[in-house]
Formats: sequence, C-alpha cells, structure tokens
Amino acid sequence: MTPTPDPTPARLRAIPSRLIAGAAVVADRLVSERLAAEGARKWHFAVLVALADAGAASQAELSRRTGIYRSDMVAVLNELSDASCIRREPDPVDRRRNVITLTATGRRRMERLDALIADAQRELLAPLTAAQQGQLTRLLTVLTEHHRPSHPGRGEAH
Amino acid sequence: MTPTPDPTPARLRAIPSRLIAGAAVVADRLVSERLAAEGARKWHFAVLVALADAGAASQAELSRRTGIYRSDMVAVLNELSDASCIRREPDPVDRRRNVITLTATGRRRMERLDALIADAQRELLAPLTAAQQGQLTRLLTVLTEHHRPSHPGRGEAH
DNA sequence: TACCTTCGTTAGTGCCACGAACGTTTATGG
DNA sequence: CCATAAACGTTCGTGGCACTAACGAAGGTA
Repeated sequence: MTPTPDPTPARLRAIPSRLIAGAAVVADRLVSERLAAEGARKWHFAVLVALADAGAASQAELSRRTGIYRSDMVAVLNELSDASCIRREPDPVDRRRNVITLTATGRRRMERLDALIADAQRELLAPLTAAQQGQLTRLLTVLTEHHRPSHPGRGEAH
Repeated sequence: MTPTPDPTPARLRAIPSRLIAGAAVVADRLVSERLAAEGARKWHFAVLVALADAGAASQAELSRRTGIYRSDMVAVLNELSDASCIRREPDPVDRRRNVITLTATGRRRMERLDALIADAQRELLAPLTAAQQGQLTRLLTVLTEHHRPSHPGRGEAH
C-alpha cells in the first residue's frame, strides 16, 4: 500500500501561514490531550508558571505575562481557585486589584503539568534533529518577537 | 523609552507549542485582515485554489484537498456560490455527490485573493532572511507531514 | 438480498482571540 | 481641590475554527 499521497495542491501546501496553522493544530492537540487527562488546559499551566517564576501578581499583570485576555483570565482563575491552586484576595494597597498567590497545591499541580507539557513537546518535535529543533524555536522567536503588539513607533527601533 | 520588555517568563517563552501558537495567531491576523477587506476568509481562498489547481471535484474531495471539515464545507460553498464563484450541481454519474466547478468570476477572485495572501506572507516573514524563510517552511513541512492523521501502522513507514 | 460505506447536510460542542461596556478605584494635571 | 483620565475586575457577546453526532439518500459488495 502506497504512503497515502497528500491531496493538497502544492500551491496551498507552500503557504507559510497555512503551514504554521497546521503545526499549531497538531501542537495544540498534543498538549491538550495530555492536559485533558488531568482536567487542565494550557491556560491553567501558563498562569501557574507565571506565578511560580515571577511571583504573585494582579490579574492584569498575569494577563500580560501569559498573553491571556483579561476577560478570559477571570474564568481561568475561578477554576484554579476552585482547585485550591491559587488564592485570590483583594490588594490592600490598591483596592482595584486582586492579588493572586500560588499555593503549595498549585505548585505541585504545575510540576505535574510541566512534565506532561514537556512530553508533548518531545512528541511534537520528534521528527526533527536537536539542531533543527533549535533552529525552529529561534526562527519562531524572531518571528513572534517582531510582530509583538507594540505599535509601530513605540518601543523597539522601527 | 526602553523597548518595552516582554513580561512573559522565560520558561513559557521557550515552549515550542506556545511559539507555534503565537506565530499562528500573528499569521492568521495578517491574512484575515486582508481577506476581510474583500469579504473573504482563508477557507474561500483554499477552496478556490483547490479547484483551480486540481480541477472540479465533489465536496468530500474538496475537504480532503483543503483540510476543511466536510461539515464546514457546506457554508463555505454556499457563500462562494452566492458570490457566483462556483457552481454546485448534482453529479449525474454518482447521485450522492455534487460537482463543484470554478467559474470565471471565481478564478478572478482567486487571483485577487492570491495577491493579498502573498502580501500577508511577505509581511509575516519580513523579519527573516530568504534563507531563513526556506528553513522555516522546510522545518514546518517536516513537522506537519510527520503528524499527518494517517494512523500509526497505516500508510507511510512507521 | 442484506450490509457497509460514502456523501451532503444540519445541529451542536469546546476552545480561543477579541471587543464593548460598566462600576469601582487610583492617578494626573489644571 | 476637583475634573478627567486611566487601570482594574467582571460580564456578556461575537466570530472563527476544529471536531462530533446523527440523518436520509445513494452506491458498492457479499
């Protein structure tokens, strides 16, 4: 039996944005499958890491650290709070804010999820050599860094 | 004013699946913005190209060529049909199927959209050298090719 | 014949990125 | 000091995308 040829026209296959979108779907499924086994989503992990690596913060600050919209942050924190992974208490020095704190439970959960995520990355990058994996992350870093939502004219030299 | 440092923890920034997802968001916005100006989405373009490059086909065949789910294909074809870009007629030799045919209007539209898409790719890949652009597409091709939904054991050598 | 598959279609789910608006609180500047 | 602007948490809603379930109609196969 032949290797099941790809019926996608070459013109479509060559479009970088399509390639990226395809890779994103694969990567997302790999990660989500594993996290779902723990009842988690990638946002939970992102928030836990943001707290573990940069310390307690307000919800808005967590939004900036993780890239999650502050609208969507609410539900994520609710869920993490329900699982006793974080505490959410009003900030005494700025009563607009909540201070989000990582609990010991949260730290343990983060470590479990970290292992699952690492696993997913390994499977995702399996077809690439170590050198190629480095290339890919470097290229993608340059790409995303360049298109950061810092309006043209503000921040890094145009 | 300093270049607005990225508040994202290094641990998160280094996760390949996150990098890919971020690149996908950027790429998608770049493409969608341009297509929206013509009232189109990327799926419309994918279908038009699939027809132009590989000829008339059934809806199921178009699904395979483009990666669009056959459930979602219905709406896309409705919209393309409303815009007179395609014709959808029952297949006389297999009455389960519809034969989708590209019209002259559709071909012109495809060419317009093609220019917009090419534009978006240029802007997307702007921060990379030509050599790097080639590397990136090669690496992503290997990646997505390897994770093609041909179950382990069927199709290409394990 | 009976069975299995394919096809087009409808309806619905879940995740994600994003915007609008509102009340509350803090910061800013005339 | 007061008016105005900004930031914060929150709710609600939108649109796109990937994906599933189920259906009747039609075709292939045993």
